[in-house]
Amino acid sequence: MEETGESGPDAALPFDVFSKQCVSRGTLEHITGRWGGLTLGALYEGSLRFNALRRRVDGVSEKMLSQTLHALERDGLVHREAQPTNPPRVDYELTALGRQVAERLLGLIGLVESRMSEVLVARERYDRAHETH
Amino acid sequence: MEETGESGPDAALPFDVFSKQCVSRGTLEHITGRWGGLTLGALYEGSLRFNALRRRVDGVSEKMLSQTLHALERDGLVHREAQPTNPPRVDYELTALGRQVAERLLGLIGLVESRMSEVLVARERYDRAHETH
DNA sequence: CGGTATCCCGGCCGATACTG
DNA sequence: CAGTATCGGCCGGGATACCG
Repeated sequence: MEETGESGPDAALPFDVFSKQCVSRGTLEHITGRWGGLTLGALYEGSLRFNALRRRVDGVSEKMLSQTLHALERDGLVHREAQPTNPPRVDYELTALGRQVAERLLGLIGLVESRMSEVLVARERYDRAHETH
Repeated sequence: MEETGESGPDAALPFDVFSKQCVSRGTLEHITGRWGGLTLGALYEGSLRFNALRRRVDGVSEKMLSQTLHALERDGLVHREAQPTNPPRVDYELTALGRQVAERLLGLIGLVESRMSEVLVARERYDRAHETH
């Protein structure tokens, strides 16, 4: 996957995130945004109801969870299943595409978690090298 | 400056990003933040100088790129190589850890780009279903 | 339970100017 | 070239109240 793809100066790929006004960038930001990634990760374990999801994604407000879910549903990554019962019951689950995205995301999350000790060491080194002397 | 909170017998919480006060979350946000991901992706192709990087990551301001690079360097994902020449020359490159993170990130970016047509279709469906009628 | 509506503050981020 | 300093707008996002 080391393909550089630079086949010319004007080889502008249609969905290249690196270019400013590309649609991919918006979707990528929904996925990797503050709550998007954690929401997708939580749903990977199975479908969840609104408040269960809210409890799982620790720290998210109602507003932001709602907003995040709408964006992900609109992008076709999450499916919303509402049952017209009383009291209402709504389940959220990943679509096929959402599942694939979540897999990559969880791989990234797992990598970061497993290497946090290295990160912490790097931070100490950096801070020591940059403290006012 | 950075409180790790690792002291005390009850601070045994792992590096689980889903929990609110976890250090992993901060690093994950540096990586997946608006410019962090694109910066790591750009550097995966090879080391770049500041302004070349700025050109590659289309739309980033000097200030945000500088800030992003500092955060990534502090977390040990990017290495800054400064040569004391005149005019100055500074190269940024990924560390071993940064390279591993970037690989996962590029996998995710590639997936999103390759599936954007599906996302666009989903968006149309969603918008049609939610328009006021 | 599963949300929406509203208010409002902090800080993200862009623009500009300046430095070595 | 490679940044830092400063200002200011705007909007992300938390708190609260309310609705079906």
